[in-house]
Amino acid sequence: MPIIQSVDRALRILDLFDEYESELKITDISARMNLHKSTVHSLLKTLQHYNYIEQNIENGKYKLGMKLFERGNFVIHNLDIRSVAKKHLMELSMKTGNTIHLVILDGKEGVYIDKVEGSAATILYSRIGRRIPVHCSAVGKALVAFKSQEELAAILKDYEYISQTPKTITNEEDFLTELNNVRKEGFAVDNQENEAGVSCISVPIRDHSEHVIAAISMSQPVHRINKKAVKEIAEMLKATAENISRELGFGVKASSI
Amino acid sequence: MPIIQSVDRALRILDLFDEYESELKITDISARMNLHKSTVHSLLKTLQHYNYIEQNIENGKYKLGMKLFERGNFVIHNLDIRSVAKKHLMELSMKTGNTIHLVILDGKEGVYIDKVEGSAATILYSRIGRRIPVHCSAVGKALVAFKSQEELAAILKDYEYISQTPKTITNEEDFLTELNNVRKEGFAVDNQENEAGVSCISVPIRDHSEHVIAAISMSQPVHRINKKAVKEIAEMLKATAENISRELGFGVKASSI
DNA sequence: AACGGAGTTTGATAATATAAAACGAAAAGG
DNA sequence: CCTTTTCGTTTTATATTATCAAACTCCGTT
Repeated sequence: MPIIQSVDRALRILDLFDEYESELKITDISARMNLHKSTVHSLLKTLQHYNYIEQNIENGKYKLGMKLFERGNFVIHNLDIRSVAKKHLMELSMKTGNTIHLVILDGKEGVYIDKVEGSAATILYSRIGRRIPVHCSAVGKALVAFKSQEELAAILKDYEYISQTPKTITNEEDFLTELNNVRKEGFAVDNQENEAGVSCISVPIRDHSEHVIAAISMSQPVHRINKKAVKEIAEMLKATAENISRELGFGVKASSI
Repeated sequence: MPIIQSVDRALRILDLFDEYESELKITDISARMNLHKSTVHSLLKTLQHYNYIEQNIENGKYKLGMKLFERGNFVIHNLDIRSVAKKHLMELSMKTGNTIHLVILDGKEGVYIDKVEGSAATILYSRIGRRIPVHCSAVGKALVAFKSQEELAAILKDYEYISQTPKTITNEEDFLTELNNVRKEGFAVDNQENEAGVSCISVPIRDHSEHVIAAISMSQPVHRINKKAVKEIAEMLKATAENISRELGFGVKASSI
């Protein structure tokens, strides 16, 4: 049995704070743990030494310390989207035979940070590192649609709606209407707005802060697309995005209260 | 000496992950800790049992676990606004002689959760627990102005712009324009829109997630208010709000990287 | 096939975590 | 106002258990 008792006990003590009260007396802890208060005292002092525990100087009670918050931020910070997303994207690509892209927003453009090639031959030219405007791509729309008014305003200030195909959206009013629709539907579509003959569907990925931090997309030759297909693809993308988001901390809440 | 060695060692191991690499091999850890790898193994397994550590199944390396993030959220969640804000509000009240309010958003209304009476007699009726509409109060405007489009839309859906005074804003268009102005200026004003003869200035408080979670306000009889006074009050409120926000974790980042 | 490097398991012994009792201080209660 | 209880802390002895070393397994490499 490789479990070390004193460490185990220390960690169980930390658990107590969100199972019961956020501030606990030594006496309560020792009762709950079936340990002598002197033992609990030593454990608490050790935890306190590393700021996992703080003592309320007014009433002597103990509570969880700020170190946990710092450490928690560190964990989240080091969860990188690309490696977390990889296996999910591969799964989706295997299932559908299509190429899946992973894109983040950098300034006013999307940047492809990963792609998983499907078995079906793709007509789409894509390359990791390639940049793509937000106004004429599904991923771009998905990336900006859920921004706050302030952030969106900053992105659209002096934005140049360069026309890529006859279908490209070329003014702010139409683009804002389009983004409204993305918010309503939960997914974005590019209907030959970037490349003639290619349609693309994208959904956002969110992290622990609930902000959209990336988008995934699936591209199709336009002749293979119809209303039903769009809906199906969007659902699959949503499911995949949800799994990735969850693994990135989306929806993870404090364990109680 | 109340420090328990094995717990101390376990916690020092956790520290290693943000001092060096975010993924470490047992061998590296044992070298860094001057402990046998079998000892480290036991410690890691104990930490892993509580999800403080996760093992990368691909390469056997260990990294910090999600429990730290959950626990960190819990810590932040339990930092309650009211007690953190108290001393700052008292300071500001002492300095200005005015009554300061602390308000949070609950559904479509603000709720007064604390007030600090100033020495100057207040004409304003207020009470902790009292609710106030968002469309006719400075605090209400400050609370909703920085919401995302989605959240704001949810609040304003079927919103009733009940008129409290002749100056009350009574339609969505004007209210949205007003919120734009709040975002631009960084503070909100209520110019006799809720109570005749009373003007109120408010600024938002943000927490670690950078979301607005509360607002503080100062009320004045309208005859004591002019452009210069508004600016001065807004600056003082902003400074106070900034201090409270910081203490609530706003701007606190992961301990390294 | 043998080697080196990884993580894991086992078992003996020496280190140390635990509990009991005593202490001091503060709150509760008559 | 003094007593009593209740709290956190300190001390010390003994028995638990954390530690180390060695052996083991499972890779990938030579």
